[in-house]
Amino acid sequence: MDRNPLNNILQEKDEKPTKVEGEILLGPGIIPPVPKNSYELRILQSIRRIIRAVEIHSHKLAQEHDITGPQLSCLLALAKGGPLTITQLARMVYQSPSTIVGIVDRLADKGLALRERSCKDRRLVQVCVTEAGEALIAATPSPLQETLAESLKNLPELEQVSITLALEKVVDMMEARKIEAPPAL
Amino acid sequence: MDRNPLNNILQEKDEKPTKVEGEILLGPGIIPPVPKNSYELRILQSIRRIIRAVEIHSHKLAQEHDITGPQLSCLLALAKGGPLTITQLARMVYQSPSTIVGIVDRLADKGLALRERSCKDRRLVQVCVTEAGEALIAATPSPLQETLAESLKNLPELEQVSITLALEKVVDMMEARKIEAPPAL
DNA sequence: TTTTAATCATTCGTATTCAAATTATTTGAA
DNA sequence: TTCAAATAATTTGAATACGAATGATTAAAA
Repeated sequence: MDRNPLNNILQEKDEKPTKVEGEILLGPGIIPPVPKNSYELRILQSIRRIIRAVEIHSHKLAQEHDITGPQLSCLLALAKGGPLTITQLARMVYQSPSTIVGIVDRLADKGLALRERSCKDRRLVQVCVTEAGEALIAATPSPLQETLAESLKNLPELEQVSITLALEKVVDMMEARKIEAPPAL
Repeated sequence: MDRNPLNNILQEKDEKPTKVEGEILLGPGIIPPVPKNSYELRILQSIRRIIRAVEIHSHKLAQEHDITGPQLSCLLALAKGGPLTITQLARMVYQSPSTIVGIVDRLADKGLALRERSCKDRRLVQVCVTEAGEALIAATPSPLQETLAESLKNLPELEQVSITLALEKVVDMMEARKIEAPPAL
């Protein structure tokens, strides 16, 4: 009804009117009450749907290429950044070291990566890609959905910039430290 | 000292120059010499960081309020949408039914939700919130980071709109149907 | 030198998440 | 009516993901 004219900024042809403010089509006959003035909820829902899309794509990768999204991301980081320690790799792909241990385990099991204790500092473990790993990289699509990659390329650059900056703005806001919230003295 | 795990990621600039792999480790506000189509990479990274932020927030919720993000999302959907079946709930929160089963299990274990077999159709399970569940909702913050919610409110509406639409555009592109995939007739 | 602190990888426990297979129930067609 | 197909919830199995705790190793302080 009272459509915000701003909604037309980025929208091209929308065949299904599912993005009208105040109602979001969730499934057959399910229309949750969404406060009109709240972009918060729409953003939260979009984030959830993005996460789900990433996970589904990872499962598909696993079926078709015998490697999951996180494993592929790590492999690519290793291929690009040379041998890396567990902690370095964790920072590269924005995950915790304890997560990386499991991923490197599976990568090593498949012969795609290699663990090596550092001689200089025996606490460190250097991980690198094997030839089989390089081969797999060459034969496997990006960890990003192809549909997204392609759709993105077909957008005018102005819109690519807009999306990129918007996402990075969200990241900034989410990662912003809360300096206050002092534990009650 | 500093207990925020995200800080480990953010403050790694002064450790060392992180030689070759400078492209991947973008700090906030740092715009690298941009190669041809690097929007893709930046978007992928932003998505990964958003996912991580959501998960870290969920763990924090678990520690402070004895409920995780997904559990809270389901509880809110139930409180808002009345009794729901597993499948309906799954659609509301954009997750698969098999995931919801586990979440409802834990919600029921804690006495926050209630399962009930439908009389009309005994395949269906109606899930609803208990009084304890309502009480917890009243005492618990949003599943969305407060930092994001607050930062968002302080942005000019034009930018809120821009972010909302950009995210929904990404969702559209990621969920875009593969038109083919003809089910063999 | 000896002790203490810091760092690194790892293990542990819990939760989430998906697809695929399974079970119970309902619906539709022969 | 009977049986096959469809639908709903669940179970299963594998992978991810986090923080906290552990053990090994190095660095710093005493």
